[in-house]
Amino acid sequence: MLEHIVLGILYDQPHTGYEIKKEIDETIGIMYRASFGSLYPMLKKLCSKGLITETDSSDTAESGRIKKYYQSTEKGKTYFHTWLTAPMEFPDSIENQLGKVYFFSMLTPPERTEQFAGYEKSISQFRTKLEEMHEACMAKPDSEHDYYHGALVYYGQTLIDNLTRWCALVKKQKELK
Amino acid sequence: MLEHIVLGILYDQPHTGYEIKKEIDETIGIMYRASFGSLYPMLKKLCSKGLITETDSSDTAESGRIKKYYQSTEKGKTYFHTWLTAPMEFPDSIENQLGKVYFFSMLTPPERTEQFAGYEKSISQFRTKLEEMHEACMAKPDSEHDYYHGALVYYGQTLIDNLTRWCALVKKQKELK
DNA sequence: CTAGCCATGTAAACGGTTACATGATTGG
DNA sequence: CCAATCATGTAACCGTTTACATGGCTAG
Repeated sequence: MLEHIVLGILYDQPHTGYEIKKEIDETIGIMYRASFGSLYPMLKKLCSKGLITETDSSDTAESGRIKKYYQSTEKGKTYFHTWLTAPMEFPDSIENQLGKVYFFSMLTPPERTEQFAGYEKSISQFRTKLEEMHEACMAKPDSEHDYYHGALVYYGQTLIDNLTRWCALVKKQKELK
Repeated sequence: MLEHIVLGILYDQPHTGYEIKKEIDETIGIMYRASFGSLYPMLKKLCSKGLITETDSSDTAESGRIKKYYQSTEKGKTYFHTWLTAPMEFPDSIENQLGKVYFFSMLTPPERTEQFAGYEKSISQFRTKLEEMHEACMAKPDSEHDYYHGALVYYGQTLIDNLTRWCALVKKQKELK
């Protein structure tokens, strides 16, 4: 996840590690929490993979302060776009699924339409699965323990229904309030 | 998480590792997916911590087949109960939060009431936080990118509202359909 | 007899957190 | 001058996944 978020943030503007962290905290932070302990090693890793490049601020003589700017390479952009257009599917976590939506402005309208269509299909398939589970639960509705098991499955259903409604709104770029 | 699930399953009945895996897959599987690669080492770990004990089936001369039954010790039960009554709070993931609810039949009615009360308080606090975020988003509603950022925050709000409704139902042990 | 389930495990890797360590810059 | 924020990093650890490895039991 972090890998893709970083590439997304660096897509058209260079950032320092510190700036990336701040950006994440203030935006997708609801879905994904980053820590310096994972971020800095990730930047090194992406460099060694050739997906981003590092520019030391001392090179550009900006100031005496050591500051490292990272920017995406063409390879990194391609890699990111491949991820962004790849299907969003269950049972991947909602956080991972919606983390992708955060970058949907980087898709062309047709790509976006296709992503939503695939996602909605995947959601409805999962809903069917949950209905089967719910029936299986109802088949033995005796103990208190079974009640709470049923409650979890029921939660899953309400979550899916909520996600479906949300999807329909966002897809049409309607005002959200 | 796995630690607590295992202790919950072993609370009043001995199980083999394989049986525990099956039990998880068929019940809390919606919230937490277990793999043998994490389960078997966890059983060893809980043994060495004195929270569970191992009984080899060959000891009881059941058959030639090697089968290891695990059961919770008193220490393990106390440990589990401590976890179960500990506050459920954000920003812990929904999966972790609701995974606890699966074991709510093991709480006394007053304990359960208190858990729900604390949880509902925690939910409403988080809702307030999201409202602040939503306002901050609305303050700069220009670009497409901001739209999708707002969509994530909005999803958070609908998730919280859905969770609130679910909580109210489950708390009263109403029929869920 | 063989496919599928029962049953136990290990090793390497992954993705991440937490705590630690250092030090420059800026604003009140 | 001091606190907060900017800025970069490392080391130890954690929980987990994936793939591998082995083999017994059972029903068709």
